[in-house]
Amino acid sequence: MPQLDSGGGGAGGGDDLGAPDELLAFQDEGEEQDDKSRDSAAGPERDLAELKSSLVNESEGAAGDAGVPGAGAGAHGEAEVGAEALGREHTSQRLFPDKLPESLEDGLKAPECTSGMYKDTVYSAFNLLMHYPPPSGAGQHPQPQPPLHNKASQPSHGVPQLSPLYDHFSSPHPTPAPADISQKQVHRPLQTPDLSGFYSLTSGSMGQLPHTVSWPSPPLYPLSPSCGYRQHFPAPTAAPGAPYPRFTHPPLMLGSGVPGHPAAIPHPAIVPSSGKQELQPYDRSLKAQADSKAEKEAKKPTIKKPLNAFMLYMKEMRAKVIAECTLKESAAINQILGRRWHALSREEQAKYYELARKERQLHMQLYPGWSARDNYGKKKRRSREKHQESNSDNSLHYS
DNA sequence: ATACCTTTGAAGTCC
DNA sequence: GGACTTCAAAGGTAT
Repeated sequence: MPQLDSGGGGAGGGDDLGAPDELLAFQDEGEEQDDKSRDSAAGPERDLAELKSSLVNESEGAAGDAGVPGAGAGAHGEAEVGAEALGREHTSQRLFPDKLPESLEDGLKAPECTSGMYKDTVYSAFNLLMHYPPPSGAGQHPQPQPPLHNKASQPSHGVPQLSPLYDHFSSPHPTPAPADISQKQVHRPLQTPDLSGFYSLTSGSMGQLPHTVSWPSPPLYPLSPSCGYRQHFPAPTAAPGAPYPRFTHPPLMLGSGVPGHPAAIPHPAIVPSSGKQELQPYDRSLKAQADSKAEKEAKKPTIKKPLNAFMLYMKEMRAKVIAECTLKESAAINQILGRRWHALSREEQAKYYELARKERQLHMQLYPGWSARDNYGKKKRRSREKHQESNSDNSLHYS
């Protein structure tokens, strides 16, 4: 587990909210990277690499052999990794067999999508993004800190960052780094030191907070209409002088365009229930009924899952990939991002794992009763219900 | 209008 | 406990 392995302080199990698979992922990642860094790959790995390069060559051949800079078959490293994003190792998984290669070839041809792909995008982006404050009294803290902190190599440039958490990490007054990740802190204490700076969670905690960290950067969850921030946040227990007991996310409030009216901006994980308003008020009672139903639905917003590390990474890097590769199809972009994700170093991935872990913690604190089960099967259930509804409607009509 | 595609990770369900 | 399923984001595409 990347954020936990410093000093082998106990991989934390599942209680630290770290994904049990993270270690595996990093192991695989490391091997993959080793393979990339090493020229000699043995066994199936080599076969895979050959397959990859053959696919890359195939793609290049389609693009013409007129010297695609940086994408040469012999070029190891960034360009090759980028090309791997294009020539999938699994041909069966190739996306948009007709379109993707073309668009990706564009990416290959485009300098901004090759040479800049990893130098200017990923690594610099990480340098800009993540700046973990050194744990206060780092020497006293045997807590697992991700081995990602190398201030010398990752200076803070003070560049706008993409998520509140990112911003938090580079805040001039950062809250202490997670004091203890691996230790059991999952019993939702509502006051973990590392999160108190992100959100003020309870009225009681409000008074304890010295200040609320401000995030000038865009919120982690965009305030796009598609995310549905019209719903009112579940009414928290307000304390005097604490106007936003549970939701004190300055950017979100500012983003509302209604300063001082934060209640209209719920946490981004909350989206309105997807149920359409079936209000057909034929009479007052019916309308009242519908209103109460709508109110009930409004009180029961859909709380979405917290984003995992890769989702956070995708969310952050998507725009860059789009800009570099002039791609817009999310499926293709996600493929590239998946490759880039694997190309990231452990430290770089660890940053996102850490972010995701904090997101999960925050999510748990904001919605203590929430479970992924709440949304489980909703999508398919929706379609099934629709199907059944249509069927039942038909049966009703025919009965 | 909406499901699908595509990715990884987290968490759920099922056996 | 392992295998499998579902959801999270995103936006173009297909139905």
